[in-house]
Amino acid sequence: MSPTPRPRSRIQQRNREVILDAALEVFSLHGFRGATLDQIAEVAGLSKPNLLYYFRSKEEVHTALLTGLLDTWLDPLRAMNPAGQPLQEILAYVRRKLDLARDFPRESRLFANEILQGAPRMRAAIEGDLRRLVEDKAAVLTRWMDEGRIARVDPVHLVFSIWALTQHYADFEVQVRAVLGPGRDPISEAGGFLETLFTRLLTP
Amino acid sequence: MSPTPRPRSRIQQRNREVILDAALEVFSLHGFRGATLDQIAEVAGLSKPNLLYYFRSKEEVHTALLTGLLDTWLDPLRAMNPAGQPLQEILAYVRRKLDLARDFPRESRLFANEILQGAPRMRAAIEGDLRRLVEDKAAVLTRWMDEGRIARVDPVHLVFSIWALTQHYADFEVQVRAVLGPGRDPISEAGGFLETLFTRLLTP
DNA sequence: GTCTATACTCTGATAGAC
DNA sequence: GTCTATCAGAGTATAGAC
Repeated sequence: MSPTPRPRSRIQQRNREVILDAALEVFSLHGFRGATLDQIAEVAGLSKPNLLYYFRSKEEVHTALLTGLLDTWLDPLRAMNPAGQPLQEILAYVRRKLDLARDFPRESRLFANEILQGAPRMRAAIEGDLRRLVEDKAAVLTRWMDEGRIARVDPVHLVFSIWALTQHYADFEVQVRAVLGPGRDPISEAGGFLETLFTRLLTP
Repeated sequence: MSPTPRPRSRIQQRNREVILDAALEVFSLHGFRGATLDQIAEVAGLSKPNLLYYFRSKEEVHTALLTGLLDTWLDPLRAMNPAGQPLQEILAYVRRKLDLARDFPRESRLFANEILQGAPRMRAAIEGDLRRLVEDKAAVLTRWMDEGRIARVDPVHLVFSIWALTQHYADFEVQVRAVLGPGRDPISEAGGFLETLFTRLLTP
């Protein structure tokens, strides 16, 4: 499916990583249009022309970041096992999604920026892969509800609620920290809160 | 507190409104840096110099939009009545917040952009007014819990959860619609779902 | 592979005619 | 109040030396 990647030297591999990390930093803060190659090059510690030696254009850097991001983002949902214990599977999904928010907040914000701006570079993936996966898992949830193993709620909105509640801690981190004050661990606290929330919502 | 606004003619008043509406459209989609005066002027149906006749700079347009936005955004929380029925007050708050997401999605996205980018122009307000209001209302929620009138959960994370769940439908509207497909009314459906969610979470 | 220099376009803002 | 013309600076991208 994907084209065989051209072999790259160690230094090429290394520099591409450095650039992508810098680009993630800048794009996630300013969005595609608000980000500049100057900023990315500075964060990466390279000159702008050198950056453009590794990626032909700003667009190409951005695309490289988005490619694969959706997969990473959806993996926790994919991992929800139809054969498992319903409530445990859902709580484990929430836990994994919260781990992503803690470990990859920049990726979360990059994704949020993309959606907020109308998903100009991700629309197809969202209307395709993402939608199909949610429909697939919604069917699993509905079956669990039919079997009386979890309480009945709209399964798609249940998935939305998990996304909203977990990603909020990465995307609105500034606000969360401002309200909670220093010396607290928002995501750790959220873990307990969300476990309570979904347990009470879904216990039959 | 606020300076007396200079008297303005009808046409001035009108054009300022047209510009601010256009700016809301553009800023909410691209963020401050990603938006251009050309775009705003085009949406407003004015020339760029004419736009700059009404606002001295891009920054001033943006500031005019943010000023007052936080107040509008927090009003539903302010309206939560400490003397009311706890669960009804909380559900009414959720309802009002969801109404905002339906009626003012661009304002929601403008706010989301600002926070996502580290709140460079709203930090003070967030660490001041917003934080104090949440602390105030958290105290009310805690009292309700102490009195056994709602179940005990972390009050601040409860507020976060209301923000996350309601704003999600405005900020991630593209994704929500892509998953639900056409011919559905996401926010109307969310109303029922969220009422169930918070009722089950908070019923003692 | 990396740099300096530079071409060219976009963007925010101003001048000045009407 | 509104427009055309224009400027200075920022921004993407390329050329070409090393």
